[in-house]
Amino acid sequence: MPDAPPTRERLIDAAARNFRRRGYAATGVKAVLRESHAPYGSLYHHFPGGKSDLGVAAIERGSEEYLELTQMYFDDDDTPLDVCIERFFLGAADLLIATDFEDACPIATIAGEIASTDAAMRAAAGRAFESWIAVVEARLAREGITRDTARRCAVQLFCAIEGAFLLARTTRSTEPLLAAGAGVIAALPAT
Amino acid sequence: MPDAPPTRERLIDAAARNFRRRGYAATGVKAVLRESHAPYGSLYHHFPGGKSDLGVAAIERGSEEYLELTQMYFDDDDTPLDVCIERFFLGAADLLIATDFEDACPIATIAGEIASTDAAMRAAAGRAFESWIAVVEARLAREGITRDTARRCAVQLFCAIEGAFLLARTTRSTEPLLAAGAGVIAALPAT
DNA sequence: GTCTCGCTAGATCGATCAATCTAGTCGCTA
DNA sequence: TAGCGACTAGATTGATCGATCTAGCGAGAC
Repeated sequence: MPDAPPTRERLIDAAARNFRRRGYAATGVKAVLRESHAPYGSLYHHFPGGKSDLGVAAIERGSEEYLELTQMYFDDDDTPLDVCIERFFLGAADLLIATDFEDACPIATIAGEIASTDAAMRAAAGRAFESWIAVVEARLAREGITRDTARRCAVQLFCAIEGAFLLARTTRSTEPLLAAGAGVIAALPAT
Repeated sequence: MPDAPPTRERLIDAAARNFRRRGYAATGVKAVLRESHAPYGSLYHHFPGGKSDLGVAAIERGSEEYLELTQMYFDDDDTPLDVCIERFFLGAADLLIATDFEDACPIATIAGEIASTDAAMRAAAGRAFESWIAVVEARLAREGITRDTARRCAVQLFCAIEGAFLLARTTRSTEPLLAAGAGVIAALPAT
Protein backbone atom coordinates (compact mmCIF):
# COMPACT_ATOMS: atom_id res chain seq x y z
CA MET A 1 0.00 0.00 0.00
CA PRO A 2 2.03 2.97 -1.29
CA ASP A 3 0.28 6.29 -0.66
CA ALA A 4 -3.06 6.67 -2.45
CA PRO A 5 -6.38 6.30 -0.60
CA PRO A 6 -6.46 2.54 -0.32
CA THR A 7 -9.42 0.29 -0.87
CA ARG A 8 -10.24 -0.08 2.80
CA GLU A 9 -10.51 3.69 3.21
CA ARG A 10 -12.64 4.08 0.10
CA LEU A 11 -14.98 1.38 1.41
CA ILE A 12 -15.41 3.11 4.77
CA ASP A 13 -15.91 6.49 3.10
CA ALA A 14 -18.61 5.25 0.77
CA ALA A 15 -20.29 3.24 3.52
CA ALA A 16 -20.28 6.11 6.00
CA ARG A 17 -21.72 8.50 3.44
CA ASN A 18 -24.50 6.17 2.39
CA PHE A 19 -25.37 4.91 5.86
CA ARG A 20 -25.61 8.47 7.20
CA ARG A 21 -27.90 9.71 4.44
CA ARG A 22 -29.94 6.74 3.34
CA GLY A 23 -29.64 4.55 6.40
CA TYR A 24 -27.87 1.32 7.20
CA ALA A 25 -30.52 -1.19 6.18
CA ALA A 26 -31.50 0.71 3.05
CA THR A 27 -27.93 0.75 1.74
CA GLY A 28 -26.85 -2.39 -0.05
CA VAL A 29 -23.25 -3.55 0.06
CA LYS A 30 -23.33 -3.59 -3.72
CA ALA A 31 -23.96 0.15 -3.78
CA VAL A 32 -21.02 0.71 -1.45
CA LEU A 33 -18.85 -1.51 -3.65
CA ARG A 34 -19.88 0.35 -6.77
CA GLU A 35 -19.19 3.78 -5.24
CA SER A 36 -15.79 2.80 -3.92
CA HIS A 37 -14.79 0.95 -7.10
CA ALA A 38 -14.01 -2.20 -5.15
CA PRO A 39 -14.92 -5.84 -5.76
CA TYR A 40 -16.68 -8.16 -3.34
CA GLY A 41 -13.43 -9.84 -2.45
CA SER A 42 -11.94 -6.68 -1.01
CA LEU A 43 -14.91 -6.02 1.24
CA TYR A 44 -14.79 -9.44 2.88
CA HIS A 45 -11.01 -9.37 3.05
CA HIS A 46 -10.96 -6.10 5.01
CA PHE A 47 -14.20 -6.71 6.89
CA PRO A 48 -14.57 -10.43 7.56
CA GLY A 49 -17.77 -9.80 9.50
CA GLY A 50 -19.39 -8.34 6.38
CA LYS A 51 -21.84 -5.47 6.43
CA SER A 52 -21.97 -5.26 10.23
CA ASP A 53 -18.19 -4.89 10.48
CA LEU A 54 -18.37 -2.18 7.85
CA GLY A 55 -21.07 -0.50 9.89
CA VAL A 56 -18.87 -0.46 12.99
CA ALA A 57 -16.01 1.02 10.97
CA ALA A 58 -18.32 3.67 9.51
CA ILE A 59 -19.53 4.61 12.99
CA GLU A 60 -15.98 4.85 14.28
CA ARG A 61 -15.00 6.99 11.33
CA GLY A 62 -17.93 9.32 11.97
CA SER A 63 -17.14 9.33 15.65
CA GLU A 64 -13.61 10.60 15.06
CA GLU A 65 -14.76 13.23 12.59
CA TYR A 66 -17.31 14.67 14.95
CA LEU A 67 -14.93 14.44 17.91
CA GLU A 68 -12.46 16.64 16.06
CA LEU A 69 -15.22 19.08 15.19
CA THR A 70 -16.36 19.25 18.82
CA GLN A 71 -12.79 19.80 19.99
CA MET A 72 -12.40 22.57 17.45
CA TYR A 73 -15.30 24.44 19.01
CA PHE A 74 -14.84 23.69 22.71
CA ASP A 75 -11.11 23.32 23.31
CA ASP A 76 -10.54 27.02 22.65
CA ASP A 77 -10.77 28.45 26.16
CA ASP A 78 -10.26 32.01 24.93
CA THR A 79 -13.72 32.06 23.41
CA PRO A 80 -16.54 32.48 25.94
CA LEU A 81 -18.52 29.32 26.58
CA ASP A 82 -21.84 30.62 25.34
CA VAL A 83 -20.20 31.77 22.12
CA CYS A 84 -18.71 28.29 21.65
CA ILE A 85 -22.15 26.74 22.04
CA GLU A 86 -23.82 29.24 19.75
CA ARG A 87 -21.19 28.67 17.06
CA PHE A 88 -21.50 24.89 17.45
CA PHE A 89 -25.22 24.99 16.70
CA LEU A 90 -24.91 27.64 13.99
CA GLY A 91 -22.20 25.59 12.32
CA ALA A 92 -24.52 22.59 12.35
CA ALA A 93 -27.26 24.68 10.77
CA ASP A 94 -24.87 25.84 8.05
CA LEU A 95 -23.87 22.27 7.31
CA LEU A 96 -27.50 21.24 6.91
CA ILE A 97 -28.20 24.10 4.54
CA ALA A 98 -25.06 23.42 2.54
CA THR A 99 -25.96 19.75 2.05
CA ASP A 100 -29.70 20.32 1.47
CA PHE A 101 -30.52 18.69 4.83
CA GLU A 102 -28.73 15.45 3.97
CA ASP A 103 -25.61 15.52 6.16
CA ALA A 104 -26.20 16.02 9.83
CA CYS A 105 -24.78 13.80 12.57
CA PRO A 106 -22.59 11.11 11.00
CA ILE A 107 -23.92 8.36 13.26
CA ALA A 108 -27.45 9.35 14.32
CA THR A 109 -29.34 7.61 11.53
CA ILE A 110 -27.41 4.36 11.96
CA ALA A 111 -27.64 4.49 15.74
CA GLY A 112 -31.40 4.81 15.65
CA GLU A 113 -31.75 1.90 13.27
CA ILE A 114 -29.58 -0.63 15.04
CA ALA A 115 -30.00 0.34 18.71
CA SER A 116 -32.24 -2.66 19.29
CA THR A 117 -30.78 -5.12 16.83
CA ASP A 118 -26.97 -5.00 16.56
CA ALA A 119 -24.95 -5.03 19.79
CA ALA A 120 -21.56 -4.30 18.22
CA MET A 121 -22.76 -1.27 16.29
CA ARG A 122 -24.81 -0.04 19.22
CA ALA A 123 -21.75 -0.19 21.46
CA ALA A 124 -19.65 1.68 18.90
CA ALA A 125 -22.26 4.42 18.71
CA GLY A 126 -22.41 4.58 22.50
CA ARG A 127 -18.64 5.06 22.69
CA ALA A 128 -18.92 7.84 20.12
CA PHE A 129 -21.46 9.79 22.15
CA GLU A 130 -19.43 9.34 25.32
CA SER A 131 -16.26 10.65 23.66
CA TRP A 132 -18.04 13.77 22.42
CA ILE A 133 -19.66 14.39 25.79
CA ALA A 134 -16.28 14.13 27.50
CA VAL A 135 -14.91 17.04 25.46
CA VAL A 136 -17.73 19.40 26.42
CA GLU A 137 -17.79 18.15 30.00
CA ALA A 138 -14.07 18.92 30.36
CA ARG A 139 -14.59 22.41 29.02
CA LEU A 140 -17.46 23.04 31.46
CA ALA A 141 -15.28 21.78 34.30
CA ARG A 142 -12.59 24.25 33.23
CA GLU A 143 -15.20 26.99 33.59
CA GLY A 144 -15.47 26.09 37.25
CA ILE A 145 -18.76 24.30 36.94
CA THR A 146 -19.18 21.42 39.38
CA ARG A 147 -18.58 17.90 38.18
CA ASP A 148 -22.21 16.78 38.27
CA THR A 149 -23.56 19.89 36.60
CA ALA A 150 -20.87 19.79 33.93
CA ARG A 151 -21.77 16.23 33.07
CA ARG A 152 -25.48 17.01 33.00
CA CYS A 153 -25.04 20.06 30.75
CA ALA A 154 -22.74 18.17 28.38
CA VAL A 155 -25.22 15.31 28.03
CA GLN A 156 -28.00 17.82 27.58
CA LEU A 157 -26.09 19.59 24.82
CA PHE A 158 -25.79 16.44 22.71
CA CYS A 159 -29.40 15.47 23.37
CA ALA A 160 -30.35 18.93 22.14
CA ILE A 161 -28.29 18.83 18.97
CA GLU A 162 -29.19 15.25 18.04
CA GLY A 163 -32.87 15.95 18.48
CA ALA A 164 -32.51 19.20 16.61
CA PHE A 165 -30.83 17.37 13.72
CA LEU A 166 -33.76 14.98 13.50
CA LEU A 167 -36.41 17.70 13.61
CA ALA A 168 -34.46 19.89 11.21
CA ARG A 169 -34.02 17.14 8.61
CA THR A 170 -37.66 16.14 8.98
CA THR A 171 -39.13 19.63 8.72
CA ARG A 172 -36.42 20.93 6.39
CA SER A 173 -35.83 23.92 8.65
CA THR A 174 -32.95 25.16 10.78
CA GLU A 175 -35.33 26.48 13.42
CA PRO A 176 -34.85 23.46 15.70
CA LEU A 177 -31.08 23.96 15.73
CA LEU A 178 -31.42 27.61 16.68
CA ALA A 179 -34.00 26.87 19.37
CA ALA A 180 -31.98 23.99 20.79
CA GLY A 181 -28.77 26.01 20.90
CA ALA A 182 -30.49 28.89 22.65
CA GLY A 183 -32.00 26.45 25.12
CA VAL A 184 -28.66 24.92 26.02
CA ILE A 185 -27.17 28.34 26.67
CA ALA A 186 -30.18 29.38 28.76
CA ALA A 187 -29.82 26.23 30.87
CA LEU A 188 -26.18 26.91 31.79
CA PRO A 189 -25.67 27.54 35.50
CA ALA A 190 -25.42 31.23 36.33
CA THR A 191 -21.82 32.38 36.59
CA MET B 1 -66.42 -0.73 7.28
CA PRO B 2 -68.56 -1.74 10.29
CA ASP B 3 -66.75 -1.72 13.68
CA ALA B 4 -64.33 -4.55 14.61
CA PRO B 5 -60.51 -4.24 14.55
CA PRO B 6 -60.22 -4.97 10.86
CA THR B 7 -57.31 -6.06 8.75
CA ARG B 8 -56.28 -2.54 7.95
CA GLU B 9 -55.82 -1.73 11.64
CA ARG B 10 -53.85 -4.90 12.28
CA LEU B 11 -51.56 -4.05 9.38
CA ILE B 12 -50.86 -0.55 10.70
CA ASP B 13 -50.29 -1.87 14.23
CA ALA B 14 -47.77 -4.47 13.13
CA ALA B 15 -46.06 -2.05 10.77
CA ALA B 16 -45.80 0.72 13.35
CA ARG B 17 -44.38 -1.64 15.95
CA ASN B 18 -41.77 -3.09 13.62
CA PHE B 19 -40.79 0.17 11.94
CA ARG B 20 -40.30 1.85 15.32
CA ARG B 21 -38.08 -0.87 16.75
CA ARG B 22 -36.25 -2.40 13.81
CA GLY B 23 -36.52 0.43 11.34
CA TYR B 24 -38.41 0.98 8.12
CA ALA B 25 -35.94 -0.45 5.62
CA ALA B 26 -35.03 -3.41 7.81
CA THR B 27 -38.65 -4.50 8.15
CA GLY B 28 -39.99 -6.58 5.28
CA VAL B 29 -43.62 -6.39 4.30
CA LYS B 30 -43.73 -10.17 4.69
CA ALA B 31 -42.92 -9.84 8.39
CA VAL B 32 -45.71 -7.29 8.80
CA LEU B 33 -48.09 -9.59 6.91
CA ARG B 34 -47.12 -12.54 9.08
CA GLU B 35 -47.59 -10.63 12.34
CA SER B 36 -50.95 -9.22 11.35
CA HIS B 37 -52.19 -12.52 9.90
CA ALA B 38 -53.01 -10.89 6.61
CA PRO B 39 -52.29 -11.93 3.03
CA TYR B 40 -50.53 -9.89 0.38
CA GLY B 41 -53.82 -9.04 -1.26
CA SER B 42 -55.09 -7.16 1.78
CA LEU B 43 -52.00 -5.02 2.05
CA TYR B 44 -52.18 -3.78 -1.52
CA HIS B 45 -55.93 -3.39 -1.32
CA HIS B 46 -55.75 -1.08 1.71
CA PHE B 47 -52.45 0.55 0.76
CA PRO B 48 -52.21 0.78 -3.03
CA GLY B 49 -48.90 2.57 -2.73
CA GLY B 50 -47.37 -0.43 -1.00
CA LYS B 51 -44.80 -0.18 1.73
CA SER B 52 -44.46 3.59 1.51
CA ASP B 53 -48.21 4.09 2.02
CA LEU B 54 -48.04 1.75 4.99
CA GLY B 55 -45.16 3.82 6.33
CA VAL B 56 -47.19 7.02 6.12
CA ALA B 57 -50.07 5.33 7.94
CA ALA B 58 -47.70 4.04 10.63
CA ILE B 59 -46.27 7.52 11.13
CA GLU B 60 -49.75 9.03 11.38
CA ARG B 61 -50.76 6.37 13.88
CA GLY B 62 -47.68 7.07 15.98
CA SER B 63 -48.27 10.78 15.64
CA GLU B 64 -51.76 10.52 17.13
CA GLU B 65 -50.60 8.28 19.97
CA TYR B 66 -47.86 10.64 21.02
CA LEU B 67 -50.10 13.67 20.59
CA GLU B 68 -52.54 12.21 23.09
CA LEU B 69 -49.69 11.44 25.47
CA THR B 70 -48.39 14.98 25.20
CA GLN B 71 -51.86 16.41 25.80
CA MET B 72 -52.23 14.18 28.85
CA TYR B 73 -49.15 15.79 30.38
CA PHE B 74 -49.48 19.39 29.28
CA ASP B 75 -53.20 20.15 29.01
CA ASP B 76 -53.60 19.91 32.78
CA ASP B 77 -53.13 23.53 33.83
CA ASP B 78 -53.51 22.71 37.51
CA THR B 79 -50.13 21.01 37.57
CA PRO B 80 -47.17 23.43 37.59
CA LEU B 81 -45.33 23.63 34.29
CA ASP B 82 -42.00 22.36 35.57
CA VAL B 83 -43.74 19.36 37.11
CA CYS B 84 -45.43 18.61 33.79
CA ILE B 85 -42.07 18.67 32.03
CA GLU B 86 -40.39 16.57 34.69
CA ARG B 87 -43.15 13.96 34.52
CA PHE B 88 -43.03 13.97 30.72
CA PHE B 89 -39.34 13.04 30.73
CA LEU B 90 -39.64 10.63 33.67
CA GLY B 91 -42.53 8.91 31.94
CA ALA B 92 -40.38 8.50 28.85
CA ALA B 93 -37.61 7.00 30.97
CA ASP B 94 -40.05 4.55 32.53
CA LEU B 95 -41.27 3.49 29.10
CA LEU B 96 -37.73 2.81 27.94
CA ILE B 97 -36.99 0.71 31.01
CA ALA B 98 -40.25 -1.18 30.69
CA THR B 99 -39.56 -2.09 27.06
CA ASP B 100 -35.85 -2.81 27.49
CA PHE B 101 -34.96 0.31 25.47
CA GLU B 102 -36.95 -0.78 22.44
CA ASP B 103 -39.96 1.56 22.42
CA ALA B 104 -39.16 5.24 22.50
CA CYS B 105 -40.56 7.80 20.07
CA PRO B 106 -42.97 6.08 17.67
CA ILE B 107 -41.68 7.95 14.63
CA ALA B 108 -38.06 8.92 15.33
CA THR B 109 -36.40 5.86 13.82
CA ILE B 110 -38.48 6.04 10.64
CA ALA B 111 -38.06 9.80 10.36
CA GLY B 112 -34.28 9.55 10.50
CA GLU B 113 -34.20 6.87 7.84
CA ILE B 114 -36.43 8.47 5.26
CA ALA B 115 -35.78 12.19 5.80
CA SER B 116 -33.66 12.35 2.66
CA THR B 117 -35.36 9.70 0.55
CA ASP B 118 -39.18 9.66 0.86
CA ALA B 119 -41.03 12.97 0.59
CA ALA B 120 -44.45 11.67 1.63
CA MET B 121 -43.20 10.00 4.79
CA ARG B 122 -40.95 12.94 5.61
CA ALA B 123 -43.90 15.32 5.36
CA ALA B 124 -46.01 13.09 7.59
CA ALA B 125 -43.28 13.04 10.21
CA GLY B 126 -42.92 16.80 9.96
CA ARG B 127 -46.65 17.26 10.57
CA ALA B 128 -46.36 14.98 13.60
CA PHE B 129 -43.64 17.06 15.21
CA GLU B 130 -45.53 20.27 14.53
CA SER B 131 -48.69 18.91 16.14
CA TRP B 132 -46.82 17.93 19.29
CA ILE B 133 -45.02 21.25 19.49
CA ALA B 134 -48.33 23.10 19.19
CA VAL B 135 -49.63 21.44 22.38
CA VAL B 136 -46.65 22.49 24.49
CA GLU B 137 -46.50 25.90 22.86
CA ALA B 138 -50.13 26.54 23.76
CA ARG B 139 -49.50 25.55 27.37
CA LEU B 140 -46.49 27.88 27.58
CA ALA B 141 -48.59 30.69 26.14
CA ARG B 142 -51.20 30.03 28.83
CA GLU B 143 -48.43 30.52 31.38
CA GLY B 144 -48.02 34.05 30.11
CA ILE B 145 -44.85 33.39 28.18
CA THR B 146 -44.47 35.50 25.06
CA ARG B 147 -45.31 33.98 21.71
CA ASP B 148 -41.73 33.75 20.41
CA THR B 149 -40.33 32.35 23.62
CA ALA B 150 -43.13 29.82 23.94
CA ARG B 151 -42.47 28.56 20.44
CA ARG B 152 -38.73 28.36 21.06
CA CYS B 153 -39.12 26.48 24.34
CA ALA B 154 -41.62 24.04 22.84
CA VAL B 155 -39.32 23.27 19.91
CA GLN B 156 -36.43 22.95 22.33
CA LEU B 157 -38.37 20.48 24.46
CA PHE B 158 -38.94 18.09 21.58
CA CYS B 159 -35.37 18.44 20.37
CA ALA B 160 -34.29 17.53 23.89
CA ILE B 161 -36.51 14.49 24.22
CA GLU B 162 -35.83 13.16 20.73
CA GLY B 163 -32.09 13.46 21.21
CA ALA B 164 -32.38 11.96 24.66
CA PHE B 165 -34.29 8.99 23.22
CA LEU B 166 -31.49 8.37 20.74
CA LEU B 167 -28.70 8.62 23.32
CA ALA B 168 -30.66 6.57 25.83
CA ARG B 169 -31.35 3.73 23.40
CA THR B 170 -27.77 3.80 22.18
CA THR B 171 -26.13 3.84 25.61
CA ARG B 172 -28.87 1.80 27.29
CA SER B 173 -29.19 4.38 30.05
CA THR B 174 -31.91 6.78 31.18
CA GLU B 175 -29.34 9.42 32.10
CA PRO B 176 -29.87 11.39 28.86
CA LEU B 177 -33.61 11.67 29.55
CA LEU B 178 -33.03 12.98 33.05
CA ALA B 179 -30.35 15.44 31.91
CA ALA B 180 -32.46 16.64 28.99
CA GLY B 181 -35.54 17.11 31.13
CA ALA B 182 -33.61 19.09 33.74
CA GLY B 183 -32.12 21.20 30.96
CA VAL B 184 -35.49 22.11 29.49
CA ILE B 185 -36.76 23.18 32.92
CA ALA B 186 -33.61 25.22 33.58
CA ALA B 187 -34.03 27.00 30.25
CA LEU B 188 -37.59 28.17 30.99
CA PRO B 189 -37.88 31.95 31.25
CA ALA B 190 -37.88 33.16 34.85
CA THR B 191 -41.38 33.74 36.15
C1' DG C 1 13.93 -17.79 -9.74
C1' DT C 2 10.02 -19.17 -7.33
C1' DC C 3 7.35 -19.18 -3.28
C1' DT C 4 4.37 -16.87 -0.27
C1' DC C 5 0.90 -13.90 0.97
C1' DG C 6 -1.90 -9.59 1.05
C1' DC C 7 -5.12 -8.15 -1.81
C1' DT C 8 -8.04 -7.71 -6.00
C1' DA C 9 -11.53 -9.61 -9.00
C1' DG C 10 -16.17 -10.99 -9.98
C1' DA C 11 -19.10 -15.11 -10.95
C1' DT C 12 -22.35 -17.32 -8.35
C1' DC C 13 -25.33 -18.83 -4.49
C1' DG C 14 -29.71 -19.33 -1.93
C1' DA C 15 -32.59 -16.26 0.47
C1' DT C 16 -35.47 -12.59 0.61
C1' DC C 17 -37.17 -8.32 -1.25
C1' DA C 18 -41.54 -5.53 -2.78
C1' DA C 19 -44.98 -6.05 -5.88
C1' DT C 20 -48.32 -8.19 -9.22
C1' DC C 21 -51.44 -11.62 -10.51
C1' DT C 22 -55.58 -14.58 -10.70
C1' DA C 23 -58.94 -16.68 -7.96
C1' DG C 24 -62.18 -16.94 -4.55
C1' DT C 25 -65.26 -15.45 -0.46
C1' DC C 26 -68.59 -12.67 1.65
C1' DG C 27 -72.33 -9.40 2.29
C1' DC C 28 -75.33 -6.27 0.21
C1' DT C 29 -78.71 -4.71 -3.27
C1' DA C 30 -82.17 -5.38 -6.57
C1' DT D 1 -81.31 -15.52 -7.08
C1' DA D 2 -78.36 -13.04 -9.69
C1' DG D 3 -74.91 -9.55 -9.76
C1' DC D 4 -71.52 -6.45 -7.84
C1' DG D 5 -68.05 -4.43 -5.10
C1' DA D 6 -65.16 -4.92 -0.95
C1' DC D 7 -62.03 -7.71 0.74
C1' DT D 8 -59.24 -12.05 1.48
C1' DA D 9 -55.99 -15.44 -0.17
C1' DG D 10 -51.47 -16.82 -1.59
C1' DA D 11 -48.73 -18.42 -5.65
C1' DT D 12 -45.55 -16.24 -8.40
C1' DT D 13 -42.31 -12.82 -10.44
C1' DG D 14 -38.03 -10.52 -11.35
C1' DA D 15 -34.90 -7.94 -8.84
C1' DT D 16 -31.78 -7.48 -5.28
C1' DC D 17 -30.04 -8.93 -0.89
C1' DG D 18 -25.56 -10.33 1.80
C1' DA D 19 -22.25 -13.78 1.52
C1' DT D 20 -19.15 -17.41 -0.38
C1' DC D 21 -16.32 -19.18 -3.77
C1' DT D 22 -12.26 -19.95 -6.81
C1' DA D 23 -8.88 -17.61 -9.42
C1' DG D 24 -5.29 -14.56 -10.21
C1' DC D 25 -2.27 -10.44 -9.56
C1' DG D 26 1.99 -8.36 -7.79
C1' DA D 27 5.61 -7.33 -4.60
C1' DG D 28 8.83 -8.84 -1.13
C1' DA D 29 11.47 -12.93 0.94
C1' DC D 30 15.10 -16.04 0.49
